Amino acid sequence: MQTLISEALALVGERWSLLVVRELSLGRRRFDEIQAATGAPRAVLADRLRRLTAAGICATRTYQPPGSRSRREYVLTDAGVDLLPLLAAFVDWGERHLGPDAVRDIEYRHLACGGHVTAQLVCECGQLVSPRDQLVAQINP
Amino acid sequence: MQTLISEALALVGERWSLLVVRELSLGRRRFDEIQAATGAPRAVLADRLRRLTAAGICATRTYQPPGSRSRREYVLTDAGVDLLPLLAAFVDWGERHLGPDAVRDIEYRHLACGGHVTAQLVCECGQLVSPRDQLVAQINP
DNA sequence: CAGTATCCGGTGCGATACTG
DNA sequence: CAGTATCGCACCGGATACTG
Repeated sequence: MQTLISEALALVGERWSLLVVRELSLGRRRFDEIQAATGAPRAVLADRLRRLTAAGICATRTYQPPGSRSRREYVLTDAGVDLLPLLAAFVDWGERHLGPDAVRDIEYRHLACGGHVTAQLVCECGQLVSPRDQLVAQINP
Repeated sequence: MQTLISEALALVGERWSLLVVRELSLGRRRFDEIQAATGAPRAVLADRLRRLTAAGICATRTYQPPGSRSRREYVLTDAGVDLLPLLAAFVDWGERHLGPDAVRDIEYRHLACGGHVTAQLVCECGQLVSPRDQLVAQINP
Protein backbone atom coordinates (compact mmCIF):
# COMPACT_ATOMS: atom_id res chain seq x y z
CA MET A 1 0.00 0.00 0.00
CA GLN A 2 1.35 3.37 -0.99
CA THR A 3 1.02 5.89 1.74
CA LEU A 4 1.69 9.60 1.56
CA ILE A 5 4.85 9.32 3.58
CA SER A 6 6.31 6.40 1.66
CA GLU A 7 5.46 8.00 -1.69
CA ALA A 8 6.97 11.30 -0.67
CA LEU A 9 10.05 9.50 0.64
CA ALA A 10 10.43 7.74 -2.69
CA LEU A 11 10.59 11.15 -4.37
CA VAL A 12 12.76 13.15 -2.02
CA GLY A 13 14.16 10.65 0.46
CA GLU A 14 17.24 9.81 -1.52
CA ARG A 15 20.56 11.05 -0.47
CA TRP A 16 20.89 14.20 -2.54
CA SER A 17 17.35 15.18 -3.41
CA LEU A 18 16.58 17.41 -0.46
CA LEU A 19 20.04 18.93 -0.62
CA VAL A 20 19.31 19.92 -4.20
CA VAL A 21 16.03 21.47 -3.11
CA ARG A 22 17.93 23.35 -0.42
CA GLU A 23 20.33 24.78 -3.00
CA LEU A 24 17.48 25.76 -5.28
CA SER A 25 15.76 27.48 -2.37
CA LEU A 26 18.91 29.52 -1.87
CA GLY A 27 18.63 30.76 -5.42
CA ARG A 28 21.29 28.58 -6.97
CA ARG A 29 20.06 27.71 -10.43
CA ARG A 30 22.88 26.26 -12.48
CA PHE A 31 24.18 22.73 -12.66
CA ASP A 32 27.79 23.38 -11.75
CA GLU A 33 26.81 25.76 -9.02
CA ILE A 34 24.65 23.12 -7.38
CA GLN A 35 27.26 20.46 -7.98
CA ALA A 36 29.97 22.50 -6.28
CA ALA A 37 27.77 23.42 -3.32
CA THR A 38 26.55 19.90 -2.61
CA GLY A 39 29.49 17.81 -3.74
CA ALA A 40 27.14 15.36 -5.43
CA PRO A 41 28.63 13.28 -8.24
CA ARG A 42 27.66 14.76 -11.59
CA ALA A 43 25.84 11.71 -12.86
CA VAL A 44 23.84 11.45 -9.67
CA LEU A 45 23.02 15.14 -9.73
CA ALA A 46 21.82 14.92 -13.31
CA ASP A 47 19.58 12.03 -12.34
CA ARG A 48 18.15 13.78 -9.29
CA LEU A 49 17.39 16.92 -11.27
CA ARG A 50 15.62 14.77 -13.84
CA ARG A 51 13.54 13.06 -11.20
CA LEU A 52 12.73 16.26 -9.36
CA THR A 53 11.70 17.80 -12.66
CA ALA A 54 9.54 14.81 -13.56
CA ALA A 55 7.91 15.04 -10.14
CA GLY A 56 7.09 18.70 -10.71
CA ILE A 57 9.28 19.89 -7.86
CA CYS A 58 11.54 21.93 -10.05
CA ALA A 59 11.36 23.14 -13.61
CA THR A 60 14.08 23.69 -16.15
CA ARG A 61 14.36 26.65 -18.42
CA THR A 62 16.78 27.64 -21.14
CA TYR A 63 17.71 31.27 -21.39
CA GLN A 64 20.09 33.32 -23.43
CA PRO A 65 22.32 35.76 -21.59
CA PRO A 66 23.30 38.65 -23.86
CA GLY A 67 26.67 37.99 -25.44
CA SER A 68 27.14 34.39 -24.34
CA ARG A 69 25.66 31.12 -25.33
CA SER A 70 22.46 29.68 -23.99
CA ARG A 71 22.32 28.22 -20.54
CA ARG A 72 19.99 26.04 -18.64
CA GLU A 73 18.68 26.83 -15.22
CA TYR A 74 16.55 25.11 -12.62
CA VAL A 75 13.97 26.75 -10.43
CA LEU A 76 11.61 25.44 -7.79
CA THR A 77 7.98 25.15 -8.73
CA ASP A 78 5.25 25.87 -6.22
CA ALA A 79 5.34 22.20 -5.27
CA GLY A 80 9.06 22.59 -4.63
CA VAL A 81 8.60 25.70 -2.53
CA ASP A 82 6.05 23.79 -0.50
CA LEU A 83 8.87 21.49 0.55
CA LEU A 84 10.51 24.27 2.54
CA PRO A 85 8.52 23.55 5.72
CA LEU A 86 9.90 20.03 5.45
CA LEU A 87 13.46 21.31 5.17
CA ALA A 88 12.86 23.65 8.07
CA ALA A 89 11.60 20.72 10.15
CA PHE A 90 14.79 18.80 9.36
CA VAL A 91 16.94 21.74 10.36
CA ASP A 92 14.99 22.38 13.55
CA TRP A 93 15.22 18.77 14.60
CA GLY A 94 18.89 18.55 13.77
CA GLU A 95 19.72 21.67 15.66
CA ARG A 96 18.00 20.37 18.73
CA HIS A 97 19.14 16.77 18.64
CA LEU A 98 22.37 16.49 16.70
CA GLY A 99 25.78 17.24 18.06
CA PRO A 100 27.36 20.65 17.59
CA ASP A 101 29.66 19.16 14.95
CA ALA A 102 26.89 19.44 12.39
CA VAL A 103 26.84 22.70 10.49
CA ARG A 104 23.59 24.57 10.20
CA ASP A 105 22.74 24.42 6.50
CA ILE A 106 20.41 27.26 6.15
CA GLU A 107 18.56 29.97 7.95
CA TYR A 108 14.94 30.86 7.28
CA ARG A 109 13.75 34.37 7.99
CA HIS A 110 10.47 36.20 7.85
CA LEU A 111 10.49 38.69 5.00
CA ALA A 112 8.29 41.16 6.87
CA CYS A 113 10.23 41.37 10.13
CA GLY A 114 13.48 39.47 9.63
CA GLY A 115 12.68 37.13 12.49
CA HIS A 116 13.78 33.53 12.70
CA VAL A 117 11.35 31.02 11.21
CA THR A 118 10.78 27.47 12.42
CA ALA A 119 8.43 24.63 11.50
CA GLN A 120 5.71 24.13 14.10
CA LEU A 121 2.59 22.10 14.50
CA VAL A 122 -0.43 24.36 14.25
CA CYS A 123 -4.05 23.45 14.88
CA GLU A 124 -6.82 24.75 12.69
CA CYS A 125 -8.07 26.47 15.83
CA GLY A 126 -5.00 28.67 15.55
CA GLN A 127 -2.98 27.41 18.48
CA LEU A 128 0.52 26.03 18.40
CA VAL A 129 0.56 22.36 19.32
CA SER A 130 3.41 20.74 21.19
CA PRO A 131 4.17 17.25 19.89
CA ARG A 132 5.13 16.24 23.41
CA ASP A 133 1.84 16.61 25.19
CA GLN A 134 -0.87 18.22 23.06
CA LEU A 135 -0.94 15.93 20.07
CA VAL A 136 -3.01 12.90 19.17
CA ALA A 137 -1.95 10.66 16.31
CA GLN A 138 -4.52 8.41 14.74
CA ILE A 139 -4.71 6.13 11.76
CA ASN A 140 -6.81 7.50 9.01
CA PRO A 141 -10.04 5.53 8.51
CA MET B 1 31.02 18.90 5.43
CA GLN B 2 28.26 17.50 7.59
CA THR B 3 25.23 19.68 7.61
CA LEU B 4 22.17 19.36 9.77
CA ILE B 5 20.05 18.17 6.89
CA SER B 6 22.50 15.60 5.60
CA GLU B 7 23.15 14.25 9.10
CA ALA B 8 19.48 14.02 9.85
CA LEU B 9 18.89 12.33 6.52
CA ALA B 10 21.56 9.77 7.33
CA LEU B 11 19.61 8.87 10.47
CA VAL B 12 16.03 8.85 9.27
CA GLY B 13 16.21 9.16 5.49
CA GLU B 14 16.31 5.46 4.80
CA ARG B 15 13.38 3.68 3.42
CA TRP B 16 11.76 2.37 6.59
CA SER B 17 13.02 4.60 9.36
CA LEU B 18 10.31 7.25 9.29
CA LEU B 19 7.66 4.62 8.77
CA VAL B 20 8.83 2.97 11.97
CA VAL B 21 8.62 6.32 13.75
CA ARG B 22 5.11 6.71 12.40
CA GLU B 23 4.07 3.36 13.84
CA LEU B 24 5.63 4.18 17.19
CA SER B 25 3.76 7.49 17.21
CA LEU B 26 0.54 5.56 16.77
CA GLY B 27 1.31 3.63 19.91
CA ARG B 28 2.47 0.43 18.29
CA ARG B 29 5.25 -0.91 20.46
CA ARG B 30 6.03 -4.48 19.56
CA PHE B 31 8.23 -5.91 16.85
CA ASP B 32 5.69 -8.05 15.06
CA GLU B 33 3.06 -5.35 15.31
CA ILE B 34 5.36 -2.88 13.57
CA GLN B 35 6.48 -5.48 11.09
CA ALA B 36 2.93 -6.30 10.09
CA ALA B 37 1.89 -2.66 9.82
CA THR B 38 4.83 -1.56 7.69
CA GLY B 39 5.62 -4.72 5.75
CA ALA B 40 9.31 -4.19 6.31
CA PRO B 41 11.51 -7.29 6.09
CA ARG B 42 12.31 -8.54 9.57
CA ALA B 43 16.05 -8.18 9.25
CA VAL B 44 15.71 -4.63 7.99
CA LEU B 45 13.27 -3.75 10.73
CA ALA B 46 15.59 -5.13 13.38
CA ASP B 47 18.41 -3.03 12.00
CA ARG B 48 16.32 0.12 11.84
CA LEU B 49 15.16 -0.29 15.41
CA ARG B 50 18.76 -0.74 16.46
CA ARG B 51 19.84 2.40 14.66
CA LEU B 52 16.93 4.47 15.90
CA THR B 53 17.68 3.29 19.41
CA ALA B 54 21.36 4.12 19.05
CA ALA B 55 20.41 7.56 17.79
CA GLY B 56 18.22 8.14 20.82
CA ILE B 57 15.02 8.36 18.80
CA CYS B 58 13.41 5.41 20.45
CA ALA B 59 14.14 3.38 23.54
CA THR B 60 13.62 -0.27 24.26
CA ARG B 61 12.19 -1.69 27.42
CA THR B 62 11.51 -5.17 28.67
CA TYR B 63 8.38 -5.74 30.66
CA GLN B 64 6.56 -8.67 32.16
CA PRO B 65 2.85 -8.98 31.45
CA PRO B 66 1.12 -10.92 34.23
CA GLY B 67 0.85 -14.55 33.29
CA SER B 68 2.95 -14.55 30.17
CA ARG B 69 6.61 -14.36 29.44
CA SER B 70 8.60 -11.19 29.17
CA ARG B 71 8.30 -9.00 26.14
CA ARG B 72 10.21 -6.20 24.63
CA GLU B 73 8.69 -2.94 23.57
CA TYR B 74 9.82 0.18 21.80
CA VAL B 75 8.74 3.70 22.62
CA LEU B 76 9.64 7.08 21.21
CA THR B 77 11.92 9.25 23.27
CA ASP B 78 11.49 13.00 23.37
CA ALA B 79 13.87 13.23 20.41
CA GLY B 80 11.59 10.81 18.58
CA VAL B 81 8.47 12.75 19.43
CA ASP B 82 10.18 15.84 18.11
CA LEU B 83 10.20 14.15 14.70
CA LEU B 84 6.43 14.38 14.47
CA PRO B 85 6.46 17.85 12.92
CA LEU B 86 8.67 16.34 10.24
CA LEU B 87 6.19 13.53 9.63
CA ALA B 88 3.36 16.03 9.55
CA ALA B 89 5.25 18.07 6.97
CA PHE B 90 5.62 14.96 4.81
CA VAL B 91 1.94 14.18 5.08
CA ASP B 92 0.89 17.75 4.35
CA TRP B 93 3.10 17.95 1.30
CA GLY B 94 1.99 14.58 0.02
CA GLU B 95 -1.66 15.39 0.44
CA ARG B 96 -1.27 18.54 -1.56
CA HIS B 97 1.03 17.32 -4.29
CA LEU B 98 0.67 13.58 -4.71
CA GLY B 99 -2.05 11.89 -6.65
CA PRO B 100 -5.19 10.63 -4.91
CA ASP B 101 -3.87 7.08 -5.22
CA ALA B 102 -1.69 7.62 -2.17
CA VAL B 103 -3.33 6.73 1.11
CA ARG B 104 -3.19 9.22 3.93
CA ASP B 105 -1.04 7.51 6.56
CA ILE B 106 -2.01 9.31 9.63
CA GLU B 107 -4.03 12.12 11.06
CA TYR B 108 -2.78 14.54 13.67
CA ARG B 109 -5.27 16.19 15.99
CA HIS B 110 -5.11 18.77 18.71
CA LEU B 111 -5.77 17.14 22.07
CA ALA B 112 -7.50 20.23 23.44
CA CYS B 113 -10.01 20.82 20.65
CA GLY B 114 -9.80 17.85 18.32
CA GLY B 115 -8.92 20.09 15.39
CA HIS B 116 -6.75 19.08 12.48
CA VAL B 117 -3.05 19.80 12.93
CA THR B 118 -0.60 20.71 10.17
CA ALA B 119 3.08 21.70 10.00
CA GLN B 120 3.51 25.39 9.28
CA LEU B 121 6.31 27.88 9.15
CA VAL B 122 6.06 30.22 12.09
CA CYS B 123 8.11 33.33 12.75
CA GLU B 124 9.34 34.18 16.20
CA CYS B 125 7.19 37.28 15.87
CA GLY B 126 4.23 34.92 16.06
CA GLN B 127 2.97 35.13 12.52
CA LEU B 128 2.46 32.27 10.12
CA VAL B 129 4.87 32.52 7.19
CA SER B 130 3.97 31.40 3.70
CA PRO B 131 6.89 29.69 1.96
CA ARG B 132 5.64 31.09 -1.33
CA ASP B 133 6.04 34.79 -0.71
CA GLN B 134 7.00 35.64 2.85
CA LEU B 135 10.15 33.63 3.32
CA VAL B 136 13.83 34.41 2.89
CA ALA B 137 16.35 31.58 2.79
CA GLN B 138 19.94 32.37 3.49
CA ILE B 139 23.14 30.46 3.99
CA ASN B 140 24.27 30.44 7.53
CA PRO B 141 27.48 32.46 8.03
C1' DC C 1 29.01 25.07 -18.88
C1' DA C 2 26.11 20.97 -18.80
C1' DG C 3 25.87 17.07 -18.96
C1' DT C 4 27.06 11.45 -20.77
C1' DA C 5 29.71 7.32 -20.70
C1' DT C 6 31.90 3.70 -18.17
C1' DC C 7 33.46 1.01 -14.60
C1' DC C 8 33.00 -0.93 -10.29
C1' DG C 9 32.58 -1.57 -5.20
C1' DG C 10 29.45 -1.44 -1.32
C1' DT C 11 25.10 -2.26 0.52
C1' DG C 12 20.22 -1.61 0.97
C1' DC C 13 16.69 -4.55 0.66
C1' DG C 14 13.73 -8.57 -0.30
C1' DA C 15 12.79 -13.56 0.41
C1' DT C 16 13.23 -17.43 2.99
C1' DA C 17 14.44 -20.25 6.71
C1' DC C 18 15.99 -21.02 11.21
C1' DT C 19 16.63 -20.20 16.66
C1' DG C 20 15.70 -18.85 21.77
C1' DC D 1 6.99 -13.41 19.99
C1' DA D 2 11.41 -11.46 18.65
C1' DG D 3 14.63 -11.66 16.43
C1' DT D 4 19.32 -14.10 13.43
C1' DA D 5 21.29 -16.28 9.48
C1' DT D 6 22.02 -16.49 4.59
C1' DC D 7 21.83 -15.43 -0.09
C1' DG D 8 21.63 -12.71 -4.05
C1' DC D 9 20.39 -8.98 -6.94
C1' DA D 10 19.64 -4.41 -7.99
C1' DC D 11 21.07 -0.09 -7.53
C1' DC D 12 23.16 3.79 -5.39
C1' DG D 13 26.99 6.35 -5.62
C1' DG D 14 32.23 7.57 -6.22
C1' DA D 15 35.92 8.38 -9.63
C1' DT D 16 37.35 9.51 -13.98
C1' DA D 17 37.14 10.74 -18.64
C1' DC D 18 34.81 12.24 -22.60
C1' DT D 19 31.29 15.19 -25.69
C1' DG D 20 28.15 19.16 -27.43
